[in-house]
Amino acid sequence: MDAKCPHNTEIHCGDCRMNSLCLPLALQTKEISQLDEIVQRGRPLQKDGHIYRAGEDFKSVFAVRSGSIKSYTVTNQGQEQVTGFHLPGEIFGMDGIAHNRYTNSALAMETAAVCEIPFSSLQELSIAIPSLQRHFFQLMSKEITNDQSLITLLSKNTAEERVATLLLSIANRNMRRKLSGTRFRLPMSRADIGNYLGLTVETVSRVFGRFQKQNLLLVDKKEIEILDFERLRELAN
Amino acid sequence: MDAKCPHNTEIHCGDCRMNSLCLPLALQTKEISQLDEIVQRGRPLQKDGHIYRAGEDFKSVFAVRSGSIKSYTVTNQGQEQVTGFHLPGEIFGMDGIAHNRYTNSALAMETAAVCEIPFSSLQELSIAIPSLQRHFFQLMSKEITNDQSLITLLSKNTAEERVATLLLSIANRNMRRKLSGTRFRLPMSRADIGNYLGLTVETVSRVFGRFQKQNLLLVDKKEIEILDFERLRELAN
DNA sequence: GGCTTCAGATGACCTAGGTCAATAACGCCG
DNA sequence: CGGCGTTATTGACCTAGGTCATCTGAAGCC
Repeated sequence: MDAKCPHNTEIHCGDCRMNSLCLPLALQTKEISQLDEIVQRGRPLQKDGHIYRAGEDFKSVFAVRSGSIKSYTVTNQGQEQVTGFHLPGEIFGMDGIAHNRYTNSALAMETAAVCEIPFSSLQELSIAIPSLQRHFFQLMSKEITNDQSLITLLSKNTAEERVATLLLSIANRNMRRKLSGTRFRLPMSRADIGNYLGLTVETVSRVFGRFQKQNLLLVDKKEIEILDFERLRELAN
Repeated sequence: MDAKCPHNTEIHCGDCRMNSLCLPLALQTKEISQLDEIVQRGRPLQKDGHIYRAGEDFKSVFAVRSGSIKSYTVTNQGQEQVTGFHLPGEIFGMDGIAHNRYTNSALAMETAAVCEIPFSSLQELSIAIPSLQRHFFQLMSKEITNDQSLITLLSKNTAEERVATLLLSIANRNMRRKLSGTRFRLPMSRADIGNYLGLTVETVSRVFGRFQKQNLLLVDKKEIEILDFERLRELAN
């Protein structure tokens, strides 16, 4: 298999293009290979393939290597609530630690590959490598602050502000991965966007329409081009 | 000072009425006293006294010993967003770990006392006491799942469902502390409730009114008596 | 290549909850 | 004890976004 192939399951952490995102910066070669030993490189996932389901025993956290993942819960009335979108280099599954059971389900929104990090091994290794412990505390804390920004977004912002904020978030995360921040393909459906942002599909669609009419965006189905970053940023605030 | 006084700052972790809530269950006497050494018992706080403000350097997480605390952020438009209410035995401040800077501010909603736990000492001690590391990972994960339930509440539920859910949450947390789950005093204002739940004061007030008319609750300003737990639970779902 | 399905867009209408304004009921302080 | 600022309640009205229904087009798939 070509080592450059994004779904390649043979790459080790030391060589992974994503390691600057998911690993602590200050790891030594020896420590990286210790981590590498516990990481299980999973087979590629097909679109809509589940990584885990809510209620299953918690065993591992996961890092996205390629593709994109969505986390969601199901309310006791049976409605789906999307709780996060995970792009390459990002970690997910940390909700399961609290009760030794995943509270979210996670599935691939497109062909994807993830690295599985067994949590018990991670805990042990964190004791040997303090900077790894620190890093993991920070990752979880980031998840908390992200969730809290979403809370604020849902409770204070209009439909337009919510959509603008999501677009900018994806643009920024693409830029962190050295991809274009202005032209990209949304991995998720309008329904997922609406669900995540507490809006209906129709509203999301109308907002995209309005943004396009105002020459903020160029929208072609999932293909997005941001034409006026500055004004979008103002709108998102 | 009387050792039973709830604002007493002399009590050690081993004797604290709250320790079953904020400490891991399986600590040995020696380990508890190690933890006790790093915990700083702060002086009582007055109503509206700040523990920290958003933007300050992160140094410690905190446990509520008595009274009640609210966490909030301020949006770049200057509006306040309440992100959490913290009752005795609960830990807060973990949002600061991500960027070494608090993203929330925290203040006392009434006279209160908190224990300060310097995070660097906690990290060191977590390496010596693995069950403490584990416990802290679980606390942070709980914060994540709590925030995600709030996200779901905000994005899927009506005003009545939101208020019912908050009342039940407070009732449950009071019961965990061996207090009445049916009769209690809300520590926060209507404005704080509305802010937290993404509603206006007026709506909160109207919902309380309706609940009272339906004989679900008895409301006297901040004093609440839950008359029909079952129906409230159905409403909250 | 025609048939079906499903994602997305758009229009007409409706409603939950926001806004604004008035009033009541507190603490709280001198 | 009386005056005043703050918090809560209630009513009348309005609007952002939800609901429902229709339409379009792209993507499978025999």
